[in-house]
Amino acid sequence: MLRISKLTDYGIVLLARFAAEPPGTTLNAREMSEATGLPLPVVSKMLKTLAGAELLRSQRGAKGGYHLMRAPEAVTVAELLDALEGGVALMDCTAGPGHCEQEQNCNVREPWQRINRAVLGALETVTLAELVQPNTPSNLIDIQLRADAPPSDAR
Amino acid sequence: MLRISKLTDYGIVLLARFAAEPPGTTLNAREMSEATGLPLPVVSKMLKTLAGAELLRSQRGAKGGYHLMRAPEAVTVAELLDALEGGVALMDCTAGPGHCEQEQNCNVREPWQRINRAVLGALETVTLAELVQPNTPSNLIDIQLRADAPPSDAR
DNA sequence: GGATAGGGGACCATTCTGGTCCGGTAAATA
DNA sequence: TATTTACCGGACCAGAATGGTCCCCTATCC
Repeated sequence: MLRISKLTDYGIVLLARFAAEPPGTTLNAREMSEATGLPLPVVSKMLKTLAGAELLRSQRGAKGGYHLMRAPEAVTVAELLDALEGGVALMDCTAGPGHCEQEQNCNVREPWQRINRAVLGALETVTLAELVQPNTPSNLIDIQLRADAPPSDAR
Repeated sequence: MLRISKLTDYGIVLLARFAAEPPGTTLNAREMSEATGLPLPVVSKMLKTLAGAELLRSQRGAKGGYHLMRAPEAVTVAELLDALEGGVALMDCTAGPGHCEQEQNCNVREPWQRINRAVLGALETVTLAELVQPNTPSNLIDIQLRADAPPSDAR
């Protein structure tokens, strides 16, 4: 199905939740659980992951919680998937050399790399901030990408 | 990792193999297995799947085998993934209504649909024929897509 | 010091994935 | 018509991934 995992989905929903708050707002796991309707253990786990990925900053102890480390405008969906899914690679071989034992006699590799870059490019054009905004005209601008001008990091 | 499954990969490799032959060439499972180095049962299974998806036509009996139903230029990668993975949907909710129980109170849905369309668009710009061609200059043309001009079928 | 809240794991049930196998049927050939 | 070739349909299975829970530890606030 070419789908991202549920956990990743949850992580993004959580981040979007933070992005919808005033900058710097601190929220704890319980509040996030209530806000999203997701089970507390799951929320807790994902917040930990997001903090580990340096997308959220954690604050321990009473009155602790999490808050966004960067402005929502500065976080791309590609980064989110990178942090939550460990990179964006349609096939093993696009994840880098040595991932596929057929690397030599495969003639489909290069086009797939292009496709992968294309998809990655698409994901890099959308920011966390845009995920949060309601449907505005400015939201309907083109998502464009060029396969021959690949993004910075071809994972 | 946002990756496609190994089986899908195999399926595409097999199709690419057919596309590399003169139009109408019939090959059977054993030959495909030898050509690709994949185990015969796996090859057989995937060929069956591809035939079921109307990408290959099967011919039973002695001297039987499979051949491409359409010209490689007329088959997009999006179609391949559709046939092999049952559609391209990054998240459950992008697969259509009723797939997510949070459909109501979710504010991230619409942007995701756009992203999904963008990715789908990228996959639709590449054909099976292009997967087969070696690295030619014409192969490096832009892969462009517009999120506001979604493909025919938003799965 | 007590309460709150994150940190780091282990842990587990279920599903998915990759791969195998087998009996049945269709077609070609002799 | 008998035989051989090759697809058809589906069962089946081991192992990995996924989604989710739980627990003990440490940090911080009051």
